[in-house]
Amino acid sequence: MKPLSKQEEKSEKTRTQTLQATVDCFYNYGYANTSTKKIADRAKISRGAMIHHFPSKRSLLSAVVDHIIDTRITAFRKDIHKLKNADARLDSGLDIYWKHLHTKNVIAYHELLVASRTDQELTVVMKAGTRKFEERWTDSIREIFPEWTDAGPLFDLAMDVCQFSFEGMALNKLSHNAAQRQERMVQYIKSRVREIFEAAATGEHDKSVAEFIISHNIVTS
Amino acid sequence: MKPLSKQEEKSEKTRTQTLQATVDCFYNYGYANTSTKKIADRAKISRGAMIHHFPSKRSLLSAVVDHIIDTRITAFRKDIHKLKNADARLDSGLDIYWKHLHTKNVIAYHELLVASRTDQELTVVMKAGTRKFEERWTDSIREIFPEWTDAGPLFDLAMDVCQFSFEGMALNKLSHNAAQRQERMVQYIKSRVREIFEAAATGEHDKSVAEFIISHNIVTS
DNA sequence: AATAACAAACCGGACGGCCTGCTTTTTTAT
DNA sequence: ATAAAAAAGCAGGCCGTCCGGTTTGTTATT
Repeated sequence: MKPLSKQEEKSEKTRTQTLQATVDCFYNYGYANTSTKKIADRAKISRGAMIHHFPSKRSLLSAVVDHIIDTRITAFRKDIHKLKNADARLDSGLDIYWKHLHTKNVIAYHELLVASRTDQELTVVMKAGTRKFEERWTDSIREIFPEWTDAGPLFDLAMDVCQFSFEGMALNKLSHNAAQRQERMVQYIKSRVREIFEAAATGEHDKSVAEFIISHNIVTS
Repeated sequence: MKPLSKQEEKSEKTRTQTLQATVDCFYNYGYANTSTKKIADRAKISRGAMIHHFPSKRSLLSAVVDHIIDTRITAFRKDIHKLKNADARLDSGLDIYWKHLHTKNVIAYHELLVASRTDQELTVVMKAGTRKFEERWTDSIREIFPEWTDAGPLFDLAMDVCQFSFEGMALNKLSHNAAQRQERMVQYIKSRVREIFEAAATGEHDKSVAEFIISHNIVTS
């Protein structure tokens, strides 16, 4: 498919080295403490070589966002595809997602996400990248859980429940070490997601999500 | 109580100005793009004055963490105390919490939290501050919802559910604009929290949280 | 007079961008 | 087929800017 020339081979290698070194730096030093020199040192290339491939820091950032998105979705797909037709797919799937939130890649992505809040150009790149990731992410999930394909808006709700909760938990781990509470929360989320899909399976997806929520309400006052 | 001398008055003013300017800078420029010069400019003081009060950047950061924690808890208490004996306290309380997550203060706090991941000294300061905040935060909530005082571990679970979900949502807003999905999620969380406290009220708090979760499970396979 | 509050010049170092020159590979002309 | 030319890949120094910190000097309060 690809008869790479010597030049292209070399070029591709340094490029990948640089991108991976950038991810490593974000993970190890954080966004604020990552300089182009540190990246070049870690990639074991000269700054000249780096500038040759990425003329500005901006262009490197854009490229690294794409790189992270790609490797993230690849890693997730790889892990989740093991679950095809497996028992307890839902619990295992949520465990996998939770585990992925602690990888270098996702943490580097998080650093970029926070930095993008006050960086217009980066915002654009991150939004596009995130959209791309989520599309492929939900596609992967639908592959493994074909029975959810027609869950309609309840599918979105279930995705939101696990995504928001887990990401919030990951964030809180930075200032908190309450392992048993986290474990309990994971169990709780698993139950809730199961509940939602159970409702969808029994035909409640014909109702709107709002009706689903209300129908599960217990009015207190 | 305080017969402040002119010196002390002036000193206190510059100090507060500096801290507020720091929060503003974190909010407007982000942690990575905030320098001591920018802070001094925004506070409309000289760098010399700033150094007089905060000899190093570290000491300023420590002070600003305390400042943020204090103003955050004060603002939250003020808002939530309006709910005393009010109708729909739970829904309103969650709305208030959600709203607070979008204030300057909390966003600046978030910038510091992320920065602290790769900064040992800052980690120490942030962990201490967070512990302090959460203690006072839960105290406030128990004041407004005295009936939850004996909810035991279910109280913790309810706190985690709303905290993690909302913070995860706030994080995702950086790369996403799905207003209706967020709104739906807020409704969903309100229902779940209500459900948990309802369970606690009917005596289920005698069971362990694990049992509560399982008892609400719908086994699918 | 002593001290607190403040102002500003200054310093070494790190940053990102730019430029020059060298080596290797690929293309072009003959 | 081969030599010349072009281009790609790369190394490293230079420069202006900004950073955080130090020092020295001035004003206001006690």
